Formats: sequence, structure tokens, C-alpha cells
Amino acid sequence: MPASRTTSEKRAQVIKALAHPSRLLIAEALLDGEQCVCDLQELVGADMSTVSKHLSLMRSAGVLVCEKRGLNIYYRLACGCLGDFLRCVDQMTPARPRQKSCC
Amino acid sequence: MPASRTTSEKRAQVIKALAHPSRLLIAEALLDGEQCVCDLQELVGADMSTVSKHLSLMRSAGVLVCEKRGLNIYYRLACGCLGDFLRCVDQMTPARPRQKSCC
DNA sequence: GTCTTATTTGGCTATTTCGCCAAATAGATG
DNA sequence: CATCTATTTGGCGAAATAGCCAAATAAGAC
Repeated sequence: MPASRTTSEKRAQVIKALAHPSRLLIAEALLDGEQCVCDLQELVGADMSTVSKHLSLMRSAGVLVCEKRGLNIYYRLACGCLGDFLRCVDQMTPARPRQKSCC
Repeated sequence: MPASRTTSEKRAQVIKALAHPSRLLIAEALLDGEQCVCDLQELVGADMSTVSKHLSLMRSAGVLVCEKRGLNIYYRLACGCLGDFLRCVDQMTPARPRQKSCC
């Protein structure tokens, strides 16, 4: 059956949470396991508040979950499938050939 | 090895091409096979020029390829893995539970 | 209790993205 | 050739997103 518009909207919200270089960099880093906000800030190299907003967006989209332990808050991927997701993305990221136009 | 910033940027461009409800709806429809622009316009229900720009963006991101036959231009998915991609997205699209905040 | 330290939130400007309209283009048809 | 049909492109205002700063919050340490 064809996807409904509301299904596409829900899915798009999740995809959007990964469709930003800094957010994707964060998600990729978390493939190796959880990290605290301050480590992710260092990774991304942006203002702490900026990173925090990215994390919050990814969390509310269902991509990340977090947990407080001691002084820090640790984020991790909500789902183990991100590797597969990225493998598919890489199949569409050809080093070179991309159609500029038809015909 | 960790993903580099430029790798994440390339990937993010592909993901961005799918991170919009109308564009995702188009991609989902193309799971069942190619369609011409006018069919996709009807599906999306936006102005023809709007749909054309979405298609062009997806094409230059490497998500779609197109081909002209007769009067029409037919678009199809560049890669067969989109189904897997969406299955992963759906795992992160829980009907209900989503972390509002930590702790 | 006060003082830190880690993180989030509010507010603001700058940038990007979206969607329509109108005009341009490409190619089939007569 | 002129004309029609399908699609793309240019341009512009409106809306959404990004990133910084400053202020607020939460919880552990003292």
C-alpha cells in the first residue's frame, strides 16, 4: 500500500534529525558507544548551547536517548540500525557520478 | 575509524534530499516503480514547479535518476536499498514513546 | 545552606529552504 | 515552419532553521 502523507511526515521528522552535518557527525560518533555532551561539543566544535539544541532535537525525534550519571549526561543511539541506514546512504553518495539532468 | 566532517557533509546532503514530507512521499511512491513528473505532481498536490524542484534536488543528491521517453520524463530510485532505509527510520518512529528530556 | 560544574532554555539575527507565479525550454505533432 | 505539451528555471516573499550570547536550571561537592 502506498505511504500516506502523515506517515511520510512522521518519517521525515526522523530523517530531518539526521540531515545536518553536525547532527550526523554526532550520530556517527555514537555508533561506537555513548558519549557525554561535553565530549560531543568538542567533537562538533560549536557552542555548547548549539550542540545541546541539536541533541535535544535528535532526542525528541526518537533518534537518541540520554541518561544522567554523576555530573554528566550521556547520549546514545536509540536504535541499532543506524549502521544499515548509513550503508544505504553511502550507496547513494557516489564519489563521482550524479545525474545533472535528464537526457 | 570515526567519520570525518566532510564525510558527514556528503552523507547529510543525501539525507536532506529525503528529509521533507513531499520528497519522501515521492521516494516512497517510487518504491513501486518509476513514475512520470505529472503523476508525481498529482500525488504531491503542489505546483508543478515545486514538484520539479524537489525532483531536481533529489536527482542531484543521487537519490533519483530520470529518463525521458516520449513526451514524459520518468523518475525512479537510484538505489534499491530505500526499503531498508525506511525500515530503520520506522524503528525510530515509535507511535508513542519519545524522550522529552533526561532523568 | 553556598559554590561549582554540566547542561538547557530564551532571545535575537542571519541564513537557508519552501512554494507560488511567470517565463523559458525541449521536444513531439501537425 | 508554428503549435502544443511536459517540464524546468528565475525570482521573490514567507516560513523554518542555525548559531551565538546571556540567563536559567539541576544536581553534586563542600
